[in-house]
Amino acid sequence: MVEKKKLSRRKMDKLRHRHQMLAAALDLFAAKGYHNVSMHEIAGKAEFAIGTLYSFFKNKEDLYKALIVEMTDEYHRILSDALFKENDTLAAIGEYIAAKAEFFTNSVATLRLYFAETRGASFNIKAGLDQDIRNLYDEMIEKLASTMKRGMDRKVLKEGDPYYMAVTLEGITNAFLFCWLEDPKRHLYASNVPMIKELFLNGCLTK
Amino acid sequence: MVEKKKLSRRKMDKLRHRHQMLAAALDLFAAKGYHNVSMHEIAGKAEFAIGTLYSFFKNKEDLYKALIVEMTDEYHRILSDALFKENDTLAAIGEYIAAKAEFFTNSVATLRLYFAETRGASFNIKAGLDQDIRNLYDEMIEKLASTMKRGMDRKVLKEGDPYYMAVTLEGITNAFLFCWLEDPKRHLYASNVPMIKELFLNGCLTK
Amino acid sequence: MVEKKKLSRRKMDKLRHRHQMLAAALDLFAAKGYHNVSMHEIAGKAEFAIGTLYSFFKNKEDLYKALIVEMTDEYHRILSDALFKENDTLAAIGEYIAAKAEFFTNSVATLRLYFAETRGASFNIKAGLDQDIRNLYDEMIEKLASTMKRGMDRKVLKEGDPYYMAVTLEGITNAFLFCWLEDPKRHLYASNVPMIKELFLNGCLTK
Amino acid sequence: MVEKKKLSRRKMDKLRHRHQMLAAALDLFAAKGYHNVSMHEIAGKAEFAIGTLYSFFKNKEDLYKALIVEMTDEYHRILSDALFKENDTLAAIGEYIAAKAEFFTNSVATLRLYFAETRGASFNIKAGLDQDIRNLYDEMIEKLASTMKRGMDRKVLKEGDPYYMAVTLEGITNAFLFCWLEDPKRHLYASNVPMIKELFLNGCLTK
DNA sequence: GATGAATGAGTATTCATTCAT
DNA sequence: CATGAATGAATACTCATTCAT
Repeated sequence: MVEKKKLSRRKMDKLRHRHQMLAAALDLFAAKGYHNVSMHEIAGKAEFAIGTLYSFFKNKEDLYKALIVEMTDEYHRILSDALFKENDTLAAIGEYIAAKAEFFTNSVATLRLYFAETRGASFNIKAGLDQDIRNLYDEMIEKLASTMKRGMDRKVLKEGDPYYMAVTLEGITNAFLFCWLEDPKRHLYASNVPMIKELFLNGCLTK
Repeated sequence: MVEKKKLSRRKMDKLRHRHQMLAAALDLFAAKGYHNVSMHEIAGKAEFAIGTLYSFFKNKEDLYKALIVEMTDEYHRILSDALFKENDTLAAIGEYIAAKAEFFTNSVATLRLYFAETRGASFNIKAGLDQDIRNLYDEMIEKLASTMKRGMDRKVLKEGDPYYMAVTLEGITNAFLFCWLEDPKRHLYASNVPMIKELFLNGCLTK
Repeated sequence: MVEKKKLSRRKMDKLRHRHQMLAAALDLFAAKGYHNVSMHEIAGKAEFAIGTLYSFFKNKEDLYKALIVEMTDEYHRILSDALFKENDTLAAIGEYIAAKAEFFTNSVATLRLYFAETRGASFNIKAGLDQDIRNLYDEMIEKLASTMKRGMDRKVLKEGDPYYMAVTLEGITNAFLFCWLEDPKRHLYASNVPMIKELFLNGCLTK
Repeated sequence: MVEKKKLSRRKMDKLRHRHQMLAAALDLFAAKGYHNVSMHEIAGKAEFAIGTLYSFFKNKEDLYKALIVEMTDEYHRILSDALFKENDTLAAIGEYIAAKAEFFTNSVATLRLYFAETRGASFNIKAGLDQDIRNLYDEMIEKLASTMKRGMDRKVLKEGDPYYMAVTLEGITNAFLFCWLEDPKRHLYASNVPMIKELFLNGCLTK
């Protein structure tokens, strides 16, 4: 029993330390960009020696990848949940917009990295992850597209290419997130969700 | 006369050389990212000595800034022209969408840099340009917003915040450009312009 | 009694563990060289924790020294035995050649280290051992030289400097060992012992 | 003409600088061993900045290889010349012994590296050169062996395996070089050449 | 006594920038 | 005025060693 407790404490410690390092890295990468952050800086901010950092991540790229993957995984989990919480198509779309906004408003840093990796051309990693991330991103779009398809089948949404409808929603939400990122005071999040939904569903034309 | 001709020839040469250097830099930056391109590489690709490169641009950042500024200037000139070519609001919006697409389809490299600088969090330049570019970007949005405002005044567009309407159009067009950038064969540009216009104006709801 | 048994078992264990560590170190050092082997690697191969390794040897150099010293001690014991087993000079020389060959053919790894330390300029240890090893090596040469001297006194060997005669025998045997080390299949050991003896004693000239 | 001169001066400078760097590296590697010498140290001793060193050699291994290859090439050229200067077999052998001794007595450092690379197990380079050097070494032995063969055909040397005869000569000369390396005062070079020749040709037995 | 997480000095290497020719 | 050799600060990464549990 004592043995087990001891072991589990060590493992807990390791996990906690890993989180501290990833948190420090997230802040720094988001603030200054991959290439303007040194491993020493990350170690310093996390209050560990450089060697300790390297005992957790085999190199800088590996650390960055871990960060992106964990972030992306959680992000997609949350969006999927939002999308499938409601059976009603319009409600699902509303949940999606709200969940996306909420996820990022909790962490500006995460949003910066998300944009850097998915919208801006990312040159931070040699190979592999880049494609992985893009694939995950595309999967998300496909899920969204299938929601759109369902809406069409139910005659709630206009006929058309569900993929491009999903792309459109992505584009609008990203644009608003970007506004908020640039000037959080001016562009309040709460009031925008209904507006985004309205713009996406009804467009700008007078009826 | 001879003197003058000589001088003007020299100036022409310098200008041409400058363009060659910027072109080399554009290709490399777009392909590999600011931090993964060395000044030697740019000089090599442009077929000049490193010292010559430095006689044109005082440092790497300066070269990058020149590239971005020239690109952005032309981009905004073209978009403004498109926006004010037609008095009719809906026609103007169509022109805008088409001009934006055309500008970038001529140069994937330019599009990559545009995304890197405006959408992805750019960490390529220490300070200054970043804000300059954002300001220019915002000016563009304001121009677009004023077109939207005109549309509202003419009862062509629904009442609402013209700024966010502009943001919405930006978001949708960027999303489609991004699709094309990722997979140019799948997402053809020509057929998408009307679809974008339709999605922006009428939304996705069945009437 | 129980107490004593326990203690002696513990001591036996420690000794066994020490041997396991030294064996792992020998293999690795011989295969990759002192500087290309890490303490973690040795600990891993010996299946001990790094701290345990350090409880047996105070540092890397110390471990290496222990290895070399134990190897050298046994080597010299065996060669001395061979040299003094036979009273007859020529027989003694034959025994020496055979013993040297046999000692190393049992362990290629040992031979690699032997060469690294005695023939190649060794840069593995800061100071101290280097000289110790050289002294031991010289002692061995002196023993061999005294055998040569006895041979001269008995008019079996040609007059000359017995030291250089010993050096000559060392050189020839090492050269053949080296051949074998490089290409064990081509250069068989058993058949070479008489040849070495003949070359050393009679030279290459026709009579 | 002026143009040409200028250019050639630059090239001369580069060549001279390269030699200075290699000379510094030779001294340091010979004194302390590959792994105990840092690139900064070499650059410092050669009185260049670290970057300059790297503009001449793409990495540490490359610098080391250049050193070894140039040394080995010259060494083998000199030995080949010595071997084929005289038609008479015994004279050729004498020349060989003398040339080998002379080559190294000019540069203790070179001898240290030669031993480190050819006799001691070298672990300084990952792959490739190692085998190259061994092949060159073997070529040399084969040349020596063919001289031995000629001696046998002319009934000057005893019948036997010419390869092993060459190996024997190598062994003896190396052993004496090693003595000299260890204690240059005690083991004078000039007086040893005839002794080596005598020991190799006639052996140690009384007639 | 064994363990392995943590440490941090040390090292190879890159690349923006300068300046003598 | 173009050239490219030289510079050296900066940075990713390793590994011998320690010590709390």
